[in-house]
Amino acid sequence: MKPTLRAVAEAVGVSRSTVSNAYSRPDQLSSELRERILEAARQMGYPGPDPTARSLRRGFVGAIGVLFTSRLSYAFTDPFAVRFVTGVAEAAERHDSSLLLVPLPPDAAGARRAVENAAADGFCVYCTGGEEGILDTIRRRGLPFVTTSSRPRADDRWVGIDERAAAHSVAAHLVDLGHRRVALLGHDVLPRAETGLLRVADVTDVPHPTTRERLAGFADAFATAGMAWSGLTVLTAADNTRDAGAAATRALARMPEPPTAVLAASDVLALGALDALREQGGWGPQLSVTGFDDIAEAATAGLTTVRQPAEQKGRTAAELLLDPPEDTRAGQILLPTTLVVRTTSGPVPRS
Amino acid sequence: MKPTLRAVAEAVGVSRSTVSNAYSRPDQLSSELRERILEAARQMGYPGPDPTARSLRRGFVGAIGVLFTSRLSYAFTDPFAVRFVTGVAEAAERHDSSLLLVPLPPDAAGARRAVENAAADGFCVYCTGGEEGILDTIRRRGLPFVTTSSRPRADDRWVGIDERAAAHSVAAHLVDLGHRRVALLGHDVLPRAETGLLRVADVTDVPHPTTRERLAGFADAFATAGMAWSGLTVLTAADNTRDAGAAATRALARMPEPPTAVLAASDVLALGALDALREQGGWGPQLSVTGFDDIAEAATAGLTTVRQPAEQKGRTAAELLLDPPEDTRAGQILLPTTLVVRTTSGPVPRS
DNA sequence: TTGAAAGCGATACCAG
DNA sequence: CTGGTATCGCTTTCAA
Repeated sequence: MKPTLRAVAEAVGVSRSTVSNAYSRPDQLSSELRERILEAARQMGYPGPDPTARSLRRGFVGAIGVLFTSRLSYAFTDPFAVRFVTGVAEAAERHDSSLLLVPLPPDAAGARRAVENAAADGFCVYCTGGEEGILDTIRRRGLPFVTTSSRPRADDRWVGIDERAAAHSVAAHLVDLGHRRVALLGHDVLPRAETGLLRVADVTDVPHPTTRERLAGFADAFATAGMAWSGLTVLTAADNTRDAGAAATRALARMPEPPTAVLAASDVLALGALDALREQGGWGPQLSVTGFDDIAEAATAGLTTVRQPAEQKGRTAAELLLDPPEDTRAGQILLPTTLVVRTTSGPVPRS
Repeated sequence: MKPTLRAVAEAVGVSRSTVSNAYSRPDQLSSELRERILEAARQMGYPGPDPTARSLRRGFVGAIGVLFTSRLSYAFTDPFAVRFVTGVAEAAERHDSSLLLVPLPPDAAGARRAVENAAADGFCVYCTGGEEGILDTIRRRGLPFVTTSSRPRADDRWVGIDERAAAHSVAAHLVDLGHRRVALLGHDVLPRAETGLLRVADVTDVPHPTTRERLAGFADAFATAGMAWSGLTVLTAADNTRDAGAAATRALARMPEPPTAVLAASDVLALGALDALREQGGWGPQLSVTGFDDIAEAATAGLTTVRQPAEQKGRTAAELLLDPPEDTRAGQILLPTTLVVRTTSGPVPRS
């Protein structure tokens, strides 16, 4: 049996409060007494106040939760997620807060339980489909949160980018280069995970909100250019991984009139597309490929993409959580994005 | 004021135990009563049992802690660390456990406090210098842990690789290729972070245990080959980052008789070395560079390196923690490593 | 099935 | 500066 604070108090012959003070408020007792208490504690093997008990009493935990809608092992597959967490961690450390990583099971009930059971003082909600239910659960707990979802309520704290405009910018880049037959590559395009090829008209109710926004942004650009929907194809990747991107892209090989460009909803998918093209031989130079996020590997691969500030997004989210601005209206922060043109995009080849 | 379990009990007109059971032991009451309780709770906005209070009472938290000796934002700079955490996460999810990421401040007292305050049921200790003090703190708390340090006590749970032998294997590879003038590149080679060049004789008491083991392994290989110490140079990087690796490597340019190979203690450093060489022009092909870990970018860069199973290391650590083997002796698990020869290592150029 | 009572281990207020 | 007292919010025998 581990000794408790009480045991220490009895051993030294002082009250529990005094022992507690020795740990948490050194200024409340003589340093001599404090030393005597600490020494006795050491002797007895008392490890200091129990974190859980202390949290209960104090009413706060000292940790912020980061909510993921997927298994962590999957989330970390995307360097963008890692950088986001890194940013959160940075801010959390500055506030002496630890990080509780909470993966949410896919079923609503499980997700609710996970949120209800998470010992945290607040949450950063990363990239969530089916978000509303989760936010409600957090609200019920009366805890603060910051979301990165694409559709915050007016009074929610939020940090994000203009997904649609950003997506628009890459797509417009391709249009300017002359591309007219284009494939959109995204994951969670359909309610069920699937790999393959769709006509754009068949795509409605994209479940993943970010994918939805990005696809919409792509489509906007084509609409603006007065291009026919029929020039668009949608490739659906089973998930947001390089392999899935490659798998989905292979479907292009079977098309009679293949597109001249692949617009991916993330860099991870775009790199996969590049893999698939490379593997199919000479196809590469004829085809433009663009990504989204600008992860480190994008630079190496020469991928044209949209940059969004990953660490900053995480950092800002955590800061918004840990010291909220006075003014509520300052609680929604829009981060800038940049189109980064590299070598994977170019003019349409003459045929 | 959030409603409590007690308030729900009063509202429904049952005892607190019954409400508690409605949440945690559905089989202890009629499903009809249970429904009534849950419904009332919903009405009142009761978010379910408070996680902290529950933890205190039950005596466990439902989270495992991962201890880092550095800021998380720095740790995540190394893809190897990310993959390790991913592995831990995988196992944790299977056991319905969340992950508490705990960065340890550099000072011993701060580190102790961080460990004492972490609300976790046990710890995976990732890559730690000054480890012993930390392990002692965990022991005092009476919590289980798994370490990945290089020198476990006989009765500690441990997962790792034979650092020294693995390092030996790459070094031997270079020796076989004919290299005799070699630079060892590591971080935390000196007690203070520093960038630069040392003679190998000056290197004693390397503070970072992993770096120490790896350098020792490198040295072994040269000793075995009967090579003189004097052929060895040590490059010290300020930290384990690509940039620091590059910076340290630039020191080579000033050497009258530069080495023919750079043996790095991690892939991150090795990639930095490659950067530096590339930047100095034609140097590349003349010089062999090797890494350690086999992160994803190593493959892309064609880096010769030693592969260790990153995710598996994390997964195994968490499993060892979450369901410990009956037999204590099964608590120490040695993972295999492989020498992966790619294109950055080759025979010594004739001069 | 249900409920009463006894904590889990600590902190904070307030009087001395 | 020190100590008594009342919680924090829930779980868990154990008896009814």
